[in-house]
Amino acid sequence: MVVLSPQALQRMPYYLQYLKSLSACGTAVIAAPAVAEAMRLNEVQVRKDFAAVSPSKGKPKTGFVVTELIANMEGILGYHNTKDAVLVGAGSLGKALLSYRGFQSYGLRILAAFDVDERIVGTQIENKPVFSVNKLGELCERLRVQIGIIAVPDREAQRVCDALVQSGIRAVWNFAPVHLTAPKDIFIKNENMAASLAVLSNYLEAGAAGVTEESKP
Amino acid sequence: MVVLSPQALQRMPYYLQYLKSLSACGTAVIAAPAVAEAMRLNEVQVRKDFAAVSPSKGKPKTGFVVTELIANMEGILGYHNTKDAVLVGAGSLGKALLSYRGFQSYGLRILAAFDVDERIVGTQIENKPVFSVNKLGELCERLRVQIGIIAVPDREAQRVCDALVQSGIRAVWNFAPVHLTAPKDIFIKNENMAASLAVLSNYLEAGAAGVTEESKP
DNA sequence: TAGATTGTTAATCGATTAACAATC
DNA sequence: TAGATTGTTAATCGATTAACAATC
Repeated sequence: MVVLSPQALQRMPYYLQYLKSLSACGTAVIAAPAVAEAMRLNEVQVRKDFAAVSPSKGKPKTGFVVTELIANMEGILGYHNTKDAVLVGAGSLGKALLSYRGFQSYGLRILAAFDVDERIVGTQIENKPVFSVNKLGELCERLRVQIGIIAVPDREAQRVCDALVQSGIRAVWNFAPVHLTAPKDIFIKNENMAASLAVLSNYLEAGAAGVTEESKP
Repeated sequence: MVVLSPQALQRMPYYLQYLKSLSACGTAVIAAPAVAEAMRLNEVQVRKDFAAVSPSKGKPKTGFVVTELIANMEGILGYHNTKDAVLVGAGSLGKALLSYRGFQSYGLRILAAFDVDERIVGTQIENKPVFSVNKLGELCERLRVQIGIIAVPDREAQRVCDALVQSGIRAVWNFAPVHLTAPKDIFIKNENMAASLAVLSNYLEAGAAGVTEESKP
């Protein structure tokens, strides 16, 4: 069992999806090269990733036990023990996140939302209560919430982050396209749709402008 | 003007956010080291990123013109000319994406959604029509849509991807945690919340288990 | 001019990929 | 045994960071 790089960690959900589909088809054992082939990844990379999550080693000539791989990966990703989170900012994006049901299978449960808008404070979105941001600290501390999700406008993001840190949160999932400053022991994961779109748009732009390797002077 | 690495491209929205806030405060010129300091990035990295997007060079001792930087970055990211997209899968996640208003400022417009569920086909979500997936090809070809957003369950993702490719789409934004196979000239950008959560969860799990640098044997 | 900041070339770092001996 | 697959050590690759001369 080795420490996994962030890149390796982010490959885990893809492996999981594929391994589960294999398992559903009744495949009990799988070799790394077969997975690499199917997922179009490098063979050595898959081997290393599998080795990194497997306390019991793979068997030469046969491979890895699918159910063990799944269990090990889910364990590392913490899918088994549910982690509570609060969401700050119940606007367009916040609502979207509240209404997304997929999170629960990843072990994430959003307990409540917080907002400044008096018109929605006191209401429910997808059965999740919306509280005033004033209540943020109290609730987080009382329920020992570990994860804070930031879905507020850019300019509020840092302030909300500070409040979350103050409330004892240990990790922040930040959907605002803003760099956040926080103490070193607070883990910040930026989720930036704009950044993703940037790569995508750039590809289309470059293509449209005819910028290719050949067209360079 | 240099080719930007994907990493550099993904930093652009963060720069943009910061530069716009500067511009709003009336700052006309800014030096790379100052930006690096504020955003906690490496000074050289900022300098290189700025140089890469600036046809006119920065001036030693003063820096870069803020408005030019903004315009150049927005140009590279294609924020100025709106790109049309279709969304396939109007379930929990799909609805969330349809209702997110932030996309338009990034030059992305979702024209319509497609789904197999007869109960929602013909309805509207956030003023966007929901069509039957059978109509996918026709509409994409007619309107020359370039971007397809996949928000269907895992097992449907590849089939939908194939249909999109067939319909002349050039880039796919894939929200299913599945590896997609497509021709080389089709650009695929995976957006995986599970992958992001993986990094976040792993941090919390590791912390909970007391796995630190010090606790290693 | 003096000094801060730029652009660029070289060094470092981490992740990916290749090579190969060990193993079932 | 023969051969496929594993685990591991070495080479490659790309991005980040450091060093430094050029410039306003």
